[in-house]
Amino acid sequence: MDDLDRRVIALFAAEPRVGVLEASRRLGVARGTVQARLDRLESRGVVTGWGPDLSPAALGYPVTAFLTLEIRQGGDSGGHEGVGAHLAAIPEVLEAHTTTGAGDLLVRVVAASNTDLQRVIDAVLSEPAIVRCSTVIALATQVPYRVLPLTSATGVS
Amino acid sequence: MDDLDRRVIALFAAEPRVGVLEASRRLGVARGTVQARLDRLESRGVVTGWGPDLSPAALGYPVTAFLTLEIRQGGDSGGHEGVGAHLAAIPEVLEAHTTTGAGDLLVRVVAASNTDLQRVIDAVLSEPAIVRCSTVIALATQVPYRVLPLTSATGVS
DNA sequence: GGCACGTTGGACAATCTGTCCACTAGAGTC
DNA sequence: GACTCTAGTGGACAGATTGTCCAACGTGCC
Repeated sequence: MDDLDRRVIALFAAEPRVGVLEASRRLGVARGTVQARLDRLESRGVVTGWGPDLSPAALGYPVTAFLTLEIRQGGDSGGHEGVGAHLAAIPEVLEAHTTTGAGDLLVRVVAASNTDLQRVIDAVLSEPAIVRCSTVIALATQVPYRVLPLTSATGVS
Repeated sequence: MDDLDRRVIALFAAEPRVGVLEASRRLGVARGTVQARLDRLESRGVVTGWGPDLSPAALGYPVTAFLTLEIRQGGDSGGHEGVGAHLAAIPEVLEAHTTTGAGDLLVRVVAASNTDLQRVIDAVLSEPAIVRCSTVIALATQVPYRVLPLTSATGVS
């Protein structure tokens, strides 16, 4: 993760369409070097994919909310894993993490509207192991999701 | 957003490396059709980018936490906008949204370790308009971030 | 010195892209 | 029914890019 790696990532993040050849011209290095760097970044797991980024809003789900779930303790019926599988089966669940604090789960969901959000929450709560659920709706995005600045902050070998 | 659009997205999500020509072969349609669909999906904003997906963990930031910030009411010094700019300037802040509930802000941060997390939180709290901050650390990921299932759930014209 | 590793500059065939074209099929309108 | 529009098809073309070799050079390390 030297400076060239950072510039490679920054370039492809800014203009994903550029090919390896064009990138090598922009960066002033040989084409093979850019290819080798990309291969290494992928094999290291720094770059996990090149898939299309999809906008939930453009797909008809403009409402984002975060649910904090409380799971029944000392569960018999699966506990966290069962709940995880249940959440994964709901398309509107975009993300879910277990967190510190009373065995909780933080879940990001989207919905077509505030009304539709109720339907999504009901779907989440259909799992009996969920004891409690508190919801906050995201109103405005102050900082859109990004990782790029981290590359410049260094911190890796 | 018909079935072909869904299949195009699913294919490129599964194998970003395939070119338009190869995709047209896989999908059984003409190359021009795939190109036209992709162009339309991008112009509609459904596909927002093709950039490399970066793993914070592989970059040396394996710890993820969510901060809930409380902002001073009726602020003089900028209020939400000022805090947003402050957060955007911190590389470890990956995401920030204003939410319902007492004028709060939900912030996703990463850190090199639990110890390092303290440094990040201190950086966030250096903004005087922040009154209170509660932190939850993400322990395990039950559902990794995804949007793809939404395309099959339909809901858009 | 000898070795591994990364980079360079070059080469090659095979492939893909961008961009035209003419033609067809279906939907909506008059 | 006739007309127009949009979308898709199949084909073509030159130009650019990719994947994959190669030999050579510098740097750091044993």
